[in-house]
Amino acid sequence: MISQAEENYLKALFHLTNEMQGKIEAGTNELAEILDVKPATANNMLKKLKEKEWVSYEKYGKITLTDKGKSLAVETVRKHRLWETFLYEKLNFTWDEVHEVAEQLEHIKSDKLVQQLERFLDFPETDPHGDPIPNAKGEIKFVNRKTLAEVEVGKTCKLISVKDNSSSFLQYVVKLGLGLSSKIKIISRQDFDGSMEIEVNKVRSSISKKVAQNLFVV
Amino acid sequence: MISQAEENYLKALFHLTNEMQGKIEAGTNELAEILDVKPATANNMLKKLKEKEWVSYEKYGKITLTDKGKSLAVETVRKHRLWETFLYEKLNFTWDEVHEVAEQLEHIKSDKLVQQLERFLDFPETDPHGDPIPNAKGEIKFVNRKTLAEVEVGKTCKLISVKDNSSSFLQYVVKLGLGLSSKIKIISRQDFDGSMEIEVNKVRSSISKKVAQNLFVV
DNA sequence: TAACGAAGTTAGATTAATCTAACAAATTTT
DNA sequence: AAAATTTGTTAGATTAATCTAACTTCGTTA
Repeated sequence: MISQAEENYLKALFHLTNEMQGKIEAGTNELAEILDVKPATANNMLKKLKEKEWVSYEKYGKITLTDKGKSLAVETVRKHRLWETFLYEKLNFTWDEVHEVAEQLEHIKSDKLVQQLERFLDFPETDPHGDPIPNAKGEIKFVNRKTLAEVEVGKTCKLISVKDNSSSFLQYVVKLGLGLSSKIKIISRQDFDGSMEIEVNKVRSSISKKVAQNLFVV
Repeated sequence: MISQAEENYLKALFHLTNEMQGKIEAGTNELAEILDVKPATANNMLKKLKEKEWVSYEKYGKITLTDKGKSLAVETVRKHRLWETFLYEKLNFTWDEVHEVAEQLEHIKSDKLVQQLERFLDFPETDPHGDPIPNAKGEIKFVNRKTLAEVEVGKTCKLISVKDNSSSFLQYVVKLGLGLSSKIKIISRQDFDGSMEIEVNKVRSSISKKVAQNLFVV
């Protein structure tokens, strides 16, 4: 049996390693940080996860998920994203509201539930943030994404997902008039700080480089 | 903040008191029994619930829910029954599969979720077992039910709910050819033990008095 | 390369929910 | 009403997940 806390640790490790481009191992402190616990707590849990053979790591070494650990993590990510899709498409939740509730729903234990939920949603490929939903075998369809910061001046692109899923960031994005599939035209860019002028639905706004780097477009 | 365990205790107390006809107070042992914990554990939790003013009880006395406790309990019952309805109607769960998963789902914390789920299901009045679903104000529409054991020989009645929601009992009921809305004709009854011969879809079976007392009909 | 700061670990305490074993009160039976 | 049975309580231990404070190791930089 896997506990909710254990699922959260595995999921966090998955995000830190397999899902981050160019990273394959994680450290105790960064793990603790994204889970909002103290390093001592993460270290303590890591021992249990190692005991269960869901992570491999040695004292003072780096952490990686084992195959079993990764597959458990992917299953949790799959549930999270299916629930987000359900909330967004069927229950009128907004973009920025889905994450918090999905964090709870992802821990419900029932294979039939997940399988039927997926069928009910008609086998969606991405969640409301544009992130890919793993299939029942744990396979994840790779989505080729670049950030808004990389788009050339004058071009128009489509918003497909965001890197930062925090409620505050999503609310800020909504305030810019942006949503999934929004068309964004790049009007100009400042060389000295990378900030840019964009146009969405004929409305112009200025956004910082940091923000642009958190918006995935295609 | 209320914990899952606390919600379970309040819900159990609600079932034992307000929802049982002719009972308004409960004892430590029976509470422990339906929660499948030891009396010592229930006693320990009772102290916390009293502290939070969700139950009123004195040492060696009987337990009753306060108004606040009852309203928390009803909210949990509401969520449980809405989720059961969702699983049954939208996700192809069978009668006997819904309970276990709803036990988990009922603890998800989100007012919007419950409100939207209810709308999505088109404001159902009863769950798949025929039990009434409390509305958003906590009001419960009373359903006048008698048990199969009370029906006269020769009469035909309709199954609307079951008292025992355990998976094993529900599976037994299904094996008798019974489901929600099944028409049941009483063929005969044995005086000495109350067992009865019934006919469902032209198939006759014999059931014990105990079983008949767990089937609500109208 | 020595030392400093960052990263990681350990020991011990805390909290919630549970258990067992022993005890106390209340109720029922004889 | 005394004894027996049932019901309820207490004390103390356990487990999982967390914390703080002190300590150790690693890696970088002066």
